[in-house]
Amino acid sequence: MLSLLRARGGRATASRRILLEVLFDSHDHRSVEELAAAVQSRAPDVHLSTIYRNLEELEELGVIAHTHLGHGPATYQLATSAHAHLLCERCGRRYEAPAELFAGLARAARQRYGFTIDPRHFAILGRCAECA
Amino acid sequence: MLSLLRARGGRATASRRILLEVLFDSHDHRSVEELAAAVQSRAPDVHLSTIYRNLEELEELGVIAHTHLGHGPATYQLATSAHAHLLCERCGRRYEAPAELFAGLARAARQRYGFTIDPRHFAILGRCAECA
DNA sequence: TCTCTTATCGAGAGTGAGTCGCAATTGGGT
DNA sequence: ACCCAATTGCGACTCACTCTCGATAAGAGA
Repeated sequence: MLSLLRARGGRATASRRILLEVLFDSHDHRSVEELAAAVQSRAPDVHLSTIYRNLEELEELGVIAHTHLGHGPATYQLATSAHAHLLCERCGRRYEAPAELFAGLARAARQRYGFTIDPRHFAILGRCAECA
Repeated sequence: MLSLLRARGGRATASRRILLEVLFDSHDHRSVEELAAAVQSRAPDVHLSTIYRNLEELEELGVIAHTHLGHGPATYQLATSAHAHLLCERCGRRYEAPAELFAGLARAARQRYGFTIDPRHFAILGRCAECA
């Protein structure tokens, strides 16, 4: 993965290695603030703006992806573990929604508008059973 | 609608009347910036923070609703004309999606998680035919 | 290993979209 | 007309980024 970076003229710097390691260790989404804390516990001088830039770079590379869960800040994860979400707008409860839930919508959107949905980028808001 | 406000202990102030008139005149979503410009063309002293507070108040009343179209700022419209959107994340093209497109997802989410979706609050991102 | 080009970095200022605290104003029930 | 809580204007503030800039350091080539 680091050589993928190099192949594009990029460089495998310490802050990128650590960021990638942190992302591999996180088996859930992490906000930038959380990622920064984890990276900085190992290399205190890594600046927040570097984390943002590296996340952007790695995302362009297709290695990671970000998701918006409601109104909060973006969350990042490995591209391989990206998935859709249902998020309760009252209590914040979150469900990970498998792609097949969106099969009907995906088909209808394609037929009617030629539109290909990516349900993983923004969560679907609504109410959970308790809050409904 | 103003008496609905009063019934709740609220007041029908000039800025609220004008804001509502602007919203009734807009037959599309409007960003806060646009709404502010329209309101201020009629009453220049209305402050942005007042617009924000009034939008919040009217939304609590159920009269208006806001929607997030991708990464941009929120957009507001009358609650009666709220609907779901498909938004191309490359070119920004927007489709208004009728509720029946979401019927399958709504049913599946309810059955599997007891979750009631509100597909109008956040747009569904993806790629339009041209950008796919 | 040394050099050199330039990608990347840390630091800090800047931006967009709201949100908050406060004193002055005003709607509207009485 | 009176009164007082709701509302307003204003500015300061927060949050989540984003940009600029001079310094640093990867890593390709010698």
